[in-house]
Amino acid sequence: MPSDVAARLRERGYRVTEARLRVHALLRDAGGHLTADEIADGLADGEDTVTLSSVYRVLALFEELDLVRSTRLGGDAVSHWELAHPDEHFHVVCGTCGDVDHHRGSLVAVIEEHLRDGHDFEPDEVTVLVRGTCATCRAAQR
Amino acid sequence: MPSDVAARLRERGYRVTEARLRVHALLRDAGGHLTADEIADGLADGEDTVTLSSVYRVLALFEELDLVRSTRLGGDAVSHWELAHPDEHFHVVCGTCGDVDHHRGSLVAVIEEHLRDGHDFEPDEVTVLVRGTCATCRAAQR
DNA sequence: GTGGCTGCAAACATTTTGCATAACT
DNA sequence: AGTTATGCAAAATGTTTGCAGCCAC
Repeated sequence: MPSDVAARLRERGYRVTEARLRVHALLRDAGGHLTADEIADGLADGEDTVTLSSVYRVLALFEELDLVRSTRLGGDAVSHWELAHPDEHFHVVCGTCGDVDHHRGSLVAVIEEHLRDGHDFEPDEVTVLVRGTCATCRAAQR
Repeated sequence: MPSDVAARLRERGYRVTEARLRVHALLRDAGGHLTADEIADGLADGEDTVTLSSVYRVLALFEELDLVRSTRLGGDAVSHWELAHPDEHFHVVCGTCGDVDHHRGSLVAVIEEHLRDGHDFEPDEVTVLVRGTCATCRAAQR
C-alpha cells in the first residue's frame, strides 16, 4: 500500500515531481524527525540532488496538504519533520542520546476538553514535548 | 518584596550590573513573554540602552540561574522569555489576537509520572503548548 | 587595579525569496 | 505550449561571538 502522495498532489492541482516524491519517500523510510538539511543530504544520490531551498518548498507544501508535520525538538533553532500520522502523539526526547520516541495517549484529548469546557477556548493544535533521559542512558550513567 | 536578582547573582559569583537589573525589571513589569528584540526596545530609554547582544547574554545567564524561561510560542522562529515561576504551567496561545494565557494544572505531573513509572524515562522538562482561538475572538467571528 | 561585562560589528545558522531554466501536464 | 517547480545565489531573520574599552568588585 503505497502512501498516495501523487494522488493527493494531483487532487489539489499540484504537479507530481521527482523532488516531491523523493522527499516523501525519504521521510517515510527514515521513520521521521529529519531536518531539512538531513533530507537534502539524504537525497544527494550521485548525480541527482534536491536543493535545500527546494526541500523547504516541498516541506511547506506538504505541511499545507497535511502530509507532514514540523516540530521543534530541543530548544534548538532547527525544525524537524515527520510524516503526519492521524493519531495524536507527543514527543519524548532523550537529551543524552538524542533518541526520539512517540507516545500516544488520551492526554491531548483531556487538555482539549478541559480548555473547551472550562475556558471557552477552542484548541487547534496541542503540542507536548518532554525532554529527559531514557532508560538506556540512565543505566549507562550508573 | 523585591525579587532578589542581585543576591542571586552575587551568590553565584556574577556581577550585579545595570543591564541585568533592567532586563529583569522589564520582564517582571511586562508580566512575561517578551522577545529579545522587545526587551532591547523596551530598555531604550533616551540615552541608556542595552544592546541586543547583551540582552541575549543576560537572558542566557538568567536561564542558567533559573531566573527566566524561554519558550517558542507559535511555530515562530523567535524565542519568548518570561520570569521562571516555580509552579508548573503551560501556555495557551490565541492565534487570532496573539494573547497568551498561563494555565496551571496537574497535567505535567501526570505526564511525568506516566513516563517514569511506565517507561523508565526520567523527565527533565515538560512543555505543553496549545494554540487555538480564545473566547473573545470566537465571539467576534460570529 | 583587575577581570568580568558591555557595545559594536561582524559571523553564523536557518529559512525565505527572485529570477532564469527545466520539467510536468 | 503553457505554466509550475527547481536550482542557484542572494537576502532576510534570529542568535552568537571576537575584541576593545568600561565598570563592578
